[in-house]
Amino acid sequence: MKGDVMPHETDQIDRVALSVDVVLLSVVDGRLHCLAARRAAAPHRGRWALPGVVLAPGETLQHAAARALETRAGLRGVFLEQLFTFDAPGRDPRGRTITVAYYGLVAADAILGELEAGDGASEVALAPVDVDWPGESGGPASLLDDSGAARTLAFDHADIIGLAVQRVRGKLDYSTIGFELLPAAFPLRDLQSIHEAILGRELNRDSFRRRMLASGLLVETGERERDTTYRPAMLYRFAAEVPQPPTPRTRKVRP
Amino acid sequence: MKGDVMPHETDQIDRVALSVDVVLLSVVDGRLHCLAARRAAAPHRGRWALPGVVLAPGETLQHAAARALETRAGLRGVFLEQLFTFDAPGRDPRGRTITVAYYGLVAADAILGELEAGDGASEVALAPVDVDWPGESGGPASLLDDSGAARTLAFDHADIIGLAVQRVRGKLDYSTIGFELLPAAFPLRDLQSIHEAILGRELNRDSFRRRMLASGLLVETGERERDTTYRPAMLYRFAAEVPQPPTPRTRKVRP
DNA sequence: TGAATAGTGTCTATAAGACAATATCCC
DNA sequence: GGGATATTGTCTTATAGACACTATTCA
Repeated sequence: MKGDVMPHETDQIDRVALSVDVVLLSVVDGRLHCLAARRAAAPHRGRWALPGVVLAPGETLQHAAARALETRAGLRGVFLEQLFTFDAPGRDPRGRTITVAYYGLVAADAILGELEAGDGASEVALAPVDVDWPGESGGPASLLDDSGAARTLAFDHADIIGLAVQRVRGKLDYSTIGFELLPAAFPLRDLQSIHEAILGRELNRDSFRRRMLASGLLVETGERERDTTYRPAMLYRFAAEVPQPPTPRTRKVRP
Repeated sequence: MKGDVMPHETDQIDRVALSVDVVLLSVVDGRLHCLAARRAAAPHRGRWALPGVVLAPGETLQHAAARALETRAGLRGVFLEQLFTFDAPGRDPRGRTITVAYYGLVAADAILGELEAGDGASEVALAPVDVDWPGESGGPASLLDDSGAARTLAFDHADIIGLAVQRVRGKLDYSTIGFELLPAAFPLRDLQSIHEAILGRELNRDSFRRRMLASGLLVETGERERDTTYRPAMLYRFAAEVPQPPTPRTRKVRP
């Protein structure tokens, strides 16, 4: 190969048609939920599936993901980020299909007006997410029904949801996606509850508080909770401006 | 939307044709390098581009990525992982194209037999990678020529390489991808050098050694370096079996 | 006053940075 | 022996976990 010319082979490229599926996550009552709908047509009729659309000509993937949420659930302005492109040959019994998966995060109070959470009778619902794998190992996820049993998922959507959970877990610590799941003002307890629901484990209250307050990402609103039966907590909001990232120390001389 | 049926719209899906581009990274002489080739045809003739192929009918994306490396550089068995799908409308002047980017990691001694590293005269080369952004902010990357000037990159390949670097940086600490860049047996110093080249900053020698030895990922080979002009270091190999992940502590009772 | 949670202060355990001392190799 | 790097051990500092104590709200 040495010295060969290496032409870029995308010189003659076909028009592509792709689908986009969205894993919309929200935390309701301290539990992680995912938007899904029962399929009305074959294949996998009656199984639960993620909202998805076929990519329209000239449409960006990001736009298609937003369109899927707006068309299916009436949601606009939701945080959306690309997750992974799934292309396993047997993933669709009708033939080879490739889907670009996105994940979205939305505050519970912004979606509960549009849908009934966990309503097993409805054909579009937020269903509790259950992952079997511990830690960071990854794997497929299940969506539960009212009785706590796993709903049967269509296609490879169990894998897609599982990867979305894994991705969000990984980004929770070093990004600000956690705030997408909360209203504009929130007490620290709710922020911790969101983190615990996503991570699937309890967090230390003291160090969580310390870490969050030290991150510089929170600003006191001056407001406090209302109508509590206990001491009302300070409400915080997300600080849009990111503080300077702490550069890791390296070989500094001791004073 | 309540109660609506939400059919999965991928019921009628077109055949798709996609391209796959590969960011092949290696660390040569303590510097991060990326495989690239000069384009021989328009558009962007003469600019440097990532090796890529058009997805063949029935071919998986992963296979296409491996094929790109084998066809272009004679490399087989390289570690490859999906990076991101790029679909910006203007990314290819010939029209709308979508490419699924992969990144690959290979040990320098496994690729230097196939290519001349940094040889500016060759049309296929490993070029040093330069990123302008500090920390984890992300952004485009440059490939340098022998004089240290930035080679002009075709399409959005600067963005693709930049994202690959960012991804590898992020996964270095919690995955085992670093070992892909080393031969079977290696001294700790080389492992640290690899990490520093990827992260773009120096690491503390003492804590790096402690962390690596405590990770359980390293096994002493019993062999030592040869032909050194200094005390030869112990050679380690990557322990295939992953030790039990350390579960984060939470509210354990103090003894 | 009591229940319940917010918020603060302190102690401990762990991991990382900084140094120093010793060990081995080749010349 | 001298130069160079490996390897080990100790001290310091930063952060997280654990606990205790005070504060504030409503019933």
